[in-house]
Amino acid sequence: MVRTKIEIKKIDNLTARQVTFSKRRRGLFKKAQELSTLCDVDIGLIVFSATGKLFHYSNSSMEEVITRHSMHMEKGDECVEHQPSPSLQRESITYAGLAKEFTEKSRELRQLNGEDLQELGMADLVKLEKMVEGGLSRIMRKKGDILLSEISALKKKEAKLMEENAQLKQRSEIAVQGGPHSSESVTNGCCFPDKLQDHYKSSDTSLKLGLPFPD
Amino acid sequence: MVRTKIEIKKIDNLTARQVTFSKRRRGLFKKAQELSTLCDVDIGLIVFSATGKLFHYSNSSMEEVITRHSMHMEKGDECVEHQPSPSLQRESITYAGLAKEFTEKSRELRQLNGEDLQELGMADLVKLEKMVEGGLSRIMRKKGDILLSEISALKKKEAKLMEENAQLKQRSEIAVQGGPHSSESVTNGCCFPDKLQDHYKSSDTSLKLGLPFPD
DNA sequence: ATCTATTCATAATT
DNA sequence: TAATTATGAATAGAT
Repeated sequence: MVRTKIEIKKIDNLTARQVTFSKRRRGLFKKAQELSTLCDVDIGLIVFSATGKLFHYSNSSMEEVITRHSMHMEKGDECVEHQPSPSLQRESITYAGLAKEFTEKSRELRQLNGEDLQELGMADLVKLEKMVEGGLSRIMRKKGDILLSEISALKKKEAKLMEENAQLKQRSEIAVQGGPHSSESVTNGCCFPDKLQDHYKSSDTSLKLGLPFPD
Repeated sequence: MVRTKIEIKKIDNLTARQVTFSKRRRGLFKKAQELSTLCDVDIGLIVFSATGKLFHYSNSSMEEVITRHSMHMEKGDECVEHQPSPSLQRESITYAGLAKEFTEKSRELRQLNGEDLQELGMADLVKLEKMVEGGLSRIMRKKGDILLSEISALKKKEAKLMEENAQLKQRSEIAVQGGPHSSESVTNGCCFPDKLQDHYKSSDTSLKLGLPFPD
């Protein structure tokens, strides 16, 4: 036994190297998993053994992590913890310039509609894609809100009409029963002109939903 | 002091979490670096802090590691140390086939979600774009259809009520006329206010639907 | 793979 | 953020 401190350099003995790889690899993945859990951060860890075997870990989606990484790289952000490259020991900026990029992407979206994708990079295309989804979602939600308020209005109206209906019914009964001396009479028919109904009918057409993307 | 064993779950306290993140992150990167040196293997480690800050390490080229990883993924290679998704047993050829399918399906899903677009050509991206748009449109349309049918039902109900209302009103008038004098005077006024009409008029505007791409 | 002795990492505290 | 230190965890070397 007698564990000794080892020097951090390539282990010469193949077997010893493989054993150490196996042991330390497990430790590394465990640590990665613990970090992602404890601190609620996204981690992507990729390891290729000397024999080309792939080991990887990601608490979320490896693709997502890689995409985010690519985005940061394209932005020209400086990064930290990049030991092999000596000069990159600074902090990367956060998503501070998000609004700016967002505006920029609007332009790219127009390009997309104008079938002008050729000049865009992959990261830009990914972001563009998200924008489209987000935009459509917002439209969908907005439409839903509008229709729901319309429904709400119609329901209120319905309740009102039912109430009036009930009143009229009651009055009618009184009029019939009370006969002669009934001092009340129903209010003409000033309301409910055909116009109103017509309007209703026609309003239907306005419900046609503009679909963003026809089949 | 008295260091205690900690449970591996998200640290509630923000400050403590940040401190732990800082410490463990350093430890993780150190371990990664040691492993790559000791065992002469390629490692790519990407960490995004909760604030979106990027930390990464690669003994060689991160791009190369990512590319190799993507290649493995595309080949449908079995992977190990992939804790978040149920790990696929590399021993089983049957499982390998299933893994390939599973990987392919996952990739498809990710692509529909706008992720993992790195390997796609322009034509593929356009196709994908149309697919995503089409999917969202269909969802939107379905929602719209449901809401429209609800509106339609409400309108029918309303028309019915109005008709009934009108009939009642007529009957009431007949009853009044038919009975011994006592004509108008009429309290009324209560119902069918202009409000209703106003509402209808305004309701039209609420039906304006959002366009797919806002200005 | 399993077992210790030992080094190493790090939680709590300043 | 940076030290300190007591303790838990990882692991080198041996079996």
